[in-house]
Amino acid sequence: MEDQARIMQSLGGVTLAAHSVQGGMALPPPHGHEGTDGDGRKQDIGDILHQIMTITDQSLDEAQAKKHGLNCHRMKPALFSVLCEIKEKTGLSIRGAQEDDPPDPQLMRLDNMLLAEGVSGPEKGSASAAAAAAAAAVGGGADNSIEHSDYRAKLTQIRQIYHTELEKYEQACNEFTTHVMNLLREQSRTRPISPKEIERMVGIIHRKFSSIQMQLKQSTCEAVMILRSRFLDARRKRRNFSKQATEILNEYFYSHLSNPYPSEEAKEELAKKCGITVSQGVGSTITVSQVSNWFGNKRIRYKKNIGKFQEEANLYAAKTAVNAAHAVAAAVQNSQANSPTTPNSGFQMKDEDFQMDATESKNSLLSNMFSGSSGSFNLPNAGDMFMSMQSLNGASYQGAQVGGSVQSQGDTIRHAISQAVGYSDGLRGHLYSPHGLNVNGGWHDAPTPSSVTSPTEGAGSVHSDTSN
DNA sequence: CTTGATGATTATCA
DNA sequence: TGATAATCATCAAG
Repeated sequence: MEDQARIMQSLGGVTLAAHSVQGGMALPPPHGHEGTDGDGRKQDIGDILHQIMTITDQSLDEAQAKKHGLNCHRMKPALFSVLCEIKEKTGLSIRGAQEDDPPDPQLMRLDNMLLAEGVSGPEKGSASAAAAAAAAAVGGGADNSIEHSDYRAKLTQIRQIYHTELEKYEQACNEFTTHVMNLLREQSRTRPISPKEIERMVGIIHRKFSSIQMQLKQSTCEAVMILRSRFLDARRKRRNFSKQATEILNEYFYSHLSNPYPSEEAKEELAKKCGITVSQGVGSTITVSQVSNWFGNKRIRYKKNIGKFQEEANLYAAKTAVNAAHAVAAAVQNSQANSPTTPNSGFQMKDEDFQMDATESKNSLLSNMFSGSSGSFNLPNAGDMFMSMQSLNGASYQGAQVGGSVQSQGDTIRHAISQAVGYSDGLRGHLYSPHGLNVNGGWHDAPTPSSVTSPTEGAGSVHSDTSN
């Protein structure tokens, strides 16, 4: 036994220590002092480093000669097989002691988070980012804000860095593993190294590298969290819509008061409209979800306090009416002035119970509309209704009319028509639909008469037909 | 600083 | 899944 130990020691002195495969990455104590884990091992490494630093050509030659001598020793094969046996046994005992590392819960957490954030996993992040970028390039996609795409871009950046680093680590790990394996294979000619040992060594290397990877994952997670807090949570930071945007939304709301539930297309249309007007000023766009939020808030707040919104309602009702009237008037003029071949000639609003003659006067149209506006929803009490009527025919009507004409004064005929067309549905609903707020304060769920809100409502539903 | 307005979020429901 | 109701958080005026 002592002989074996001596031989082993001498072998170890020449090359990598034979124990090294058992003791982890750190090399073993060459002099038998058992450094348990921390300081002892460090000291060992220091010793070895010192030895390496003091290696000279002469000592190398000596070692080689020694090695050669041992290899040529006549007892070598027999001793080698004994060594192998011993190693096998110790290897088994060590294997029993070394537990298979369970999946690190923290690593799992990190992995899950990275997966959830779209940093790791399939190329979902970059793909959607590309999609967002494409949508932005197309010209203001429906549901992407600048901030969102910005966030996406940053996330993609993090993702890219993460993947490059990960790949780098992986590559380094593989290279190192191959290197160590080659080294061990090389050494297996001079000392007994079982495949299991190599496997274990590889495992150790992988663990080391995975701990480095964990650091990478951790810092990636941190980066994502910071990004989140800076971008997504900033969504909560409220910015008021511009005056024009609010105006547009209000116009739609009050002209569709009987059924203020814009369809998806209508929302998109509104978002676009608001975005266009806003982009001339502040430069932020309004998304469909923001339009949805706005309508959700508006509906609930209107319903809660109709009285408070009455003036606003009247104003916008009047404004829409004036706009529509202008449109109609313009169309009428158009039809009279232009040749009958003009597409817009003889503009008529179509509805089974609403046939408006093109020659009808603007005043009667207005009064019709106003009387209709208060009837478009069932007000909780008659007093409100009366007030509504009063204000419509009274002071606020004047103001509204002024507002309306100011708005439409600079408008071209085309704009007026588009306005009317855009809200023609609402006007019809506004004027003649008996549906609206019920006594309980809820809007009737269904726009019962198909004429009130056609399913394909929107700017496209233009009925400027001469024949009917 | 207070307060009302308002955009966004969340829980709940049909 | 979309609507509602409640609530949060911020803006903006006074």
